Amino acid sequence: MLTVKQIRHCLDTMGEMFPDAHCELVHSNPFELVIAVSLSAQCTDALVNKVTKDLFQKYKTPEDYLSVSLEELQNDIRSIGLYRNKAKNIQKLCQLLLAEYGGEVPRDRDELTKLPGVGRKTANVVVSVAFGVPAIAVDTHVERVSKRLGFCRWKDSVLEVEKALMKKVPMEEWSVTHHRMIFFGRYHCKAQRPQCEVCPLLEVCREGKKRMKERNK
DNA sequence: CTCCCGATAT
DNA sequence: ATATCAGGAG
Repeated sequence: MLTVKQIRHCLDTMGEMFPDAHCELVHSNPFELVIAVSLSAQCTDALVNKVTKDLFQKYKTPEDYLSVSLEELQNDIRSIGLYRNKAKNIQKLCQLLLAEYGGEVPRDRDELTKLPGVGRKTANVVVSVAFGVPAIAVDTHVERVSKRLGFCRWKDSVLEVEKALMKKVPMEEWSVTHHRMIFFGRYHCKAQRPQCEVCPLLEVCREGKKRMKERNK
């Protein structure tokens, strides 16, 4: 496990590597963000953006998503994968928004979690990106980077990873940290071919040193 | 824990 | 051919 000071060094370095880290899901309001993030489960942002480009032209409001058949909505998002669950969730989510929330996206993390297809990670992204509430959404990248570098334990659940990060990072930096870790994980500390050879954090990274040692024999 | 699932990188 | 992708629900 890294010390708070070592983690500080890691986060600062990530900031230098990716000074413009931001949400890469294209959206123009909280409603579109909820849809985009729920579509992004087990799918790349690039692919989600390709689909939402047409989707957000066709569907502007919750009523719009409910005006078509389930099959039609499935067809509009088919290339995303997991499209049956996602289409069903979107229509149920729109029903709930109209019935319980006046057609508006709730600003509260726990209220968001009540929406179908919206778990803790998605809710954290929405409150953080759309409403400026401090939060650390632990997705596949944040989890992988946290475990490789030693921000948390290898066996930690995603909730435990989130708690560890919230404990060790000042609250004012939660949102920016979350995006820096995503960029670091997506473009540098990648799942399949991590760039340990040119990584400025190799000296503090247990997994990186282990991988380099393994490679040199 | 399993299932959902197409696109892309390796 | 296989692993991975801004996970969530049952």
